[in-house]
Amino acid sequence: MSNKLLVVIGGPTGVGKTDVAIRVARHYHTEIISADSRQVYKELNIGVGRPSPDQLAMIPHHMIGHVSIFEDYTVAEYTDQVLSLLDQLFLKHDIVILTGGTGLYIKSILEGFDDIPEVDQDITDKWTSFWNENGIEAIAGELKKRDPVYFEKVDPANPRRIIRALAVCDSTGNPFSSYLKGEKQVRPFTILPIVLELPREELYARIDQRVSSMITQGWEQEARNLYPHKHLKALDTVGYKELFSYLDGHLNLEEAISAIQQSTRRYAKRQMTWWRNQGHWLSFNPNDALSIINIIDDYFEQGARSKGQGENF
RNA sequence: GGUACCUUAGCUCAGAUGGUAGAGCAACGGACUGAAAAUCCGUGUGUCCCUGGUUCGAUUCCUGGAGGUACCA
Repeated sequence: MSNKLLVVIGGPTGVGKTDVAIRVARHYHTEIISADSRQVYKELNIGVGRPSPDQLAMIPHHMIGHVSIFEDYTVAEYTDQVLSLLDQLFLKHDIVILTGGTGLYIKSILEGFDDIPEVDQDITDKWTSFWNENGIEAIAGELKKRDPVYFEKVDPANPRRIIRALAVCDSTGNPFSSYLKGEKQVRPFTILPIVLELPREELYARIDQRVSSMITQGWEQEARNLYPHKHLKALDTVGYKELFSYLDGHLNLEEAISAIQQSTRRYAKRQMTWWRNQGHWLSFNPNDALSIINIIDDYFEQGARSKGQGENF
């Protein structure tokens, strides 16, 4: 029986996850794992809201800047890396913090995904070109032939989903749907899922302010350095896209900043939609880190004995 | 000051020779099992500037205001 606890701190961009995570981590002398699909890249810094050097020096952080934008990084790799990292960290700590805004990455740690064989990039590329040349109906038609079950479920207008399914079908010879068992993995630790929330108006004001301050910190220069690689998947990212458009001369700086603020607000809205429909997450105001600490203390004082491993709050 | 044109959704605008109105963007809601800061789907939110008049009925036509734009002084 394990009483190890993974405290997950999620929430939309700009809500204040970093500060709360650090506050909690300091209190328990533990470490932080980032769950952010863009902070993983070493070339991305200001625009992805990476914690400051001071913050990184204060608390050990993981899964930040450990891959390059020139590699293709996937949620599968992330999951494997974090799960083995957790094994290590739980040898030293009773509590570890996972924080970030990428819902899919967090879900992969909490529940896992079905085991699907790896697909060669060439096969994905092949179907991507097929889509570019023949359109969405053509790939949807192919999917209907190869995997009618998944075809019924999938959004018929979403090329990303369809291409992935086709690539798996093609690569394995089996329908994509045959791999989708939907079984949740049981983890050898307890999970405390927390989502930070703010009134929308307040969150949006913070986002606008944060974008301006990123510009002040030199984000434009960072984007300039990355500009030659603007077609990489990792740079298909809120903010960088708008700055590239500015560097292309399609926008002036002021317009680019407004566009970034708008895209960031929309991104935050998608994140809020995601969390709203996850269920069972405890909601806190980011100014209320103390209440989070109280809940964790309660867990260690009395909850641990009454909860089995893998159970959630 | 004069003349012409304009005023309709948060913004830019369309429209009905009179039956209370619709596009794009924004906004809002949602989906999503290896690109998830990606990708995709859905929803019109309205004193049609104000005021009288004509009319069964006015956002539409007419009077008079107000505001805006352009040109002339």
